[in-house]
Amino acid sequence: MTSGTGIDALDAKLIELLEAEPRIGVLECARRLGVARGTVQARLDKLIARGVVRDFGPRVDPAALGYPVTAFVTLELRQAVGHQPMAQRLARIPEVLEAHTVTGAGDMLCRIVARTNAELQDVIDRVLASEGVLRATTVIALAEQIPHRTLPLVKEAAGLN
Amino acid sequence: MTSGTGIDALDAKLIELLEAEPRIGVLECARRLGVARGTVQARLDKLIARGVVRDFGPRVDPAALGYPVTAFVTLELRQAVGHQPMAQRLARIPEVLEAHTVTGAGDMLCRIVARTNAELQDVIDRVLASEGVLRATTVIALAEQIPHRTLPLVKEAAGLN
DNA sequence: GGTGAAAGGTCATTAAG
DNA sequence: CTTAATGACCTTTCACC
Repeated sequence: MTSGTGIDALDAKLIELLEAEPRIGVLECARRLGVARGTVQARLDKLIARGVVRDFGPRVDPAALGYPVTAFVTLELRQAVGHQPMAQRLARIPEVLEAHTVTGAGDMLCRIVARTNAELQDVIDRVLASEGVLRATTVIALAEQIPHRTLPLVKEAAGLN
Repeated sequence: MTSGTGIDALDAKLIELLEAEPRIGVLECARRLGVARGTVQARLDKLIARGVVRDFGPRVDPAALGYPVTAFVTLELRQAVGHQPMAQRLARIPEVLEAHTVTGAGDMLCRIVARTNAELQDVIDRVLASEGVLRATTVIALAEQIPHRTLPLVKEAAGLN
């Protein structure tokens, strides 16, 4: 039985299956997992309801879109400026894919992409032009050693390791 | 139509539609976009073939899984140790969701999650135990100001801005 | 479990670059 | 001439009741 927040092995295997072959339907999942289709449907509904599975939206690859340069930019902000308004300004820049407030010397960490290194400079300039940005420290991602993944974590959470 | 590598407005609108409502099918997309079903199917196939759309896998939320703590850890490595073997060791730690080799003082930047701050320390200790890690600098993400997104970039690439 | 409705494929025709 | 879009038809498969 699944406690309030945990997931069990079946949930994990279901997610793993959907991760490997997203196009298959509920019925096919049921067949491969050896359980009734109703069970799969109920599990999926619960996973979605609990927010474990956000959605099944298309995962876009920025590199294939023509933006092969990825950088992580740490921003130092003027104390007076709030994080929320800053985030709103950053949100207007399409190349900013992600932004977090963080501990440490910097105040915000952003993931930024660009078509070329030259354009990366241009994007950073746009960020710096934002009210309240004191300083930006940039590191460029040379290679993606581990692409974004959650499957091992799912298995861990289900106690499968 | 635009050149070989670009995407056009219809592609962008298709991605936007699927992003907003991932559960609708090809036929429904065709209806809403006012084009034939075959067109939508052809566009989608091409987007997938070109790698712009990776897949439609389930997006798992680590926080809902019980891992609400996110951290970005910069690793300094011994020069002798290669990045590839290092990545393989990191890949064995489920809490490491992502890893990039980067420019700058650090050598690798990892995204790590944990159940609690205390467990984060534990995960970092596991990373540090890896052969070749000299030093780890950690910043904890306090809030996700801009959740991972690609839609604005898609529109930009299609020339819709 | 049964049924209505999609997905996915192929085709000929038409339009546009 | 090449590439793309369209609407039609078909079969298999799934989602929902």
